[in-house]
Amino acid sequence: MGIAERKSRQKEEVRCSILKASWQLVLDDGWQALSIRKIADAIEYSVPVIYDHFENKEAILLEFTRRGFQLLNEELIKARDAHKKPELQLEAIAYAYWNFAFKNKEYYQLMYGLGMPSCETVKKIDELNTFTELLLDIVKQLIGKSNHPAVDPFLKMHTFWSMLHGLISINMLGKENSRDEMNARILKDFITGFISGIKE
Amino acid sequence: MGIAERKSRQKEEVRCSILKASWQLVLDDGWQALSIRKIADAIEYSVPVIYDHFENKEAILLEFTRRGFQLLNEELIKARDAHKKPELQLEAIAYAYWNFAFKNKEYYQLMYGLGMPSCETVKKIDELNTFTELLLDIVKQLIGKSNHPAVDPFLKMHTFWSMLHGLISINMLGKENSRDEMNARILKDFITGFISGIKE
DNA sequence: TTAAAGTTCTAACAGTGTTAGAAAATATAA
DNA sequence: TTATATTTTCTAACACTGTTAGAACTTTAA
Repeated sequence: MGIAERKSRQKEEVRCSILKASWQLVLDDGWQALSIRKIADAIEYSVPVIYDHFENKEAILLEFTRRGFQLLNEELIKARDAHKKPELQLEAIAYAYWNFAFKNKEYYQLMYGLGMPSCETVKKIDELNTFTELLLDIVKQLIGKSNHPAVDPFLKMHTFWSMLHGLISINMLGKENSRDEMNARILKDFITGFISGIKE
Repeated sequence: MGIAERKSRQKEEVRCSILKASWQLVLDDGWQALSIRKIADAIEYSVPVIYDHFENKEAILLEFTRRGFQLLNEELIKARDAHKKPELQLEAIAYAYWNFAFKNKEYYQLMYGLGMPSCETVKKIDELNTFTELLLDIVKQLIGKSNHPAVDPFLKMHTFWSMLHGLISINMLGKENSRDEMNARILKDFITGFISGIKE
């Protein structure tokens, strides 16, 4: 009999509605304003129901963190696959990473704990972000083509990632007075500098 | 009569004890655990007394944010004044900035809202950080000495700052398994890359 | 129809920032 | 010194937060 199936389907629907409602609340008022009670209100269930689907609030945030990294990863793969040369791949990835961050501020802020309490979540970055491997691979190719084959690819990859994150997070703080033109130049400056720094 | 003086002196003492107690609480358990009631307990006053000295909790955080930027600024000036050549000054500043961040994690996290709710505070970075001018000045000198005098110093300064922040904040998340050796190499790699990128 | 199982709720606990208004301590004036 | 005014301090609440125990209701199985 399909009763169990129907039940698990309904359960999945509630879980889904929790995430959907949460996301809407976040879009409306940011992560700070997200609360269990507001979610319960939105899905028209009582508060404890939420705890039947998620161990706690942190688990909900973790789910979105996972989705964020998943989405970012897909974007980066797409960007890479649009080119053949590692230089162009790296450039495309940098732009894709940048665009992801600003088109999905909520995700990015959650993923890296920018201006919000998500300490425990953040420590799981190591497990969740798979794009470091993707990046590492391209950097290795770049180094292989360069005049300095002794350069540590992991170090370079980490530098690339860190700097890109820095550019983004500094620009994400404050100043609504968008200096998009400058941001674009900074990003371009960074990419060419980084690549020529490897090629020499 | 010195009654008014005594009173304002006592008031100042209470204000000071609030900040002192707050800082100890933060050192013990982090910004997340700081609460008005805990502060009140620590200074042996009732809760509303705190609101006679600070408009709200945010104002307390803002005070620490100010102190953080003040301290950082002093460190950077010290680092700069230890050298004459702009290349060495910039290098010293990068190290000083890095050291400040890791020797004063609490300050740095508050200043840049890493893993904590300090949105409103963070937007005041523009007003509080004075080291961008300091940095800009050195970058200008560097560019003046270089083969590319057309390079935008503000852009380069911003890049320097952003990347340094990225290196720090990525390394501040997670991984207690300190890879200090690698961090040192990344930092060195970044500095030499940045300077040679200007000089060309 | 009754017993068991599963679901959903109300109501609470302990914590948070914040504040109105009573109480106590102090300073001023008679 | 005593009475009034002022300032300081506190109690107690409000409106939130995450979380959970246990009652109530619904559904399933015998």
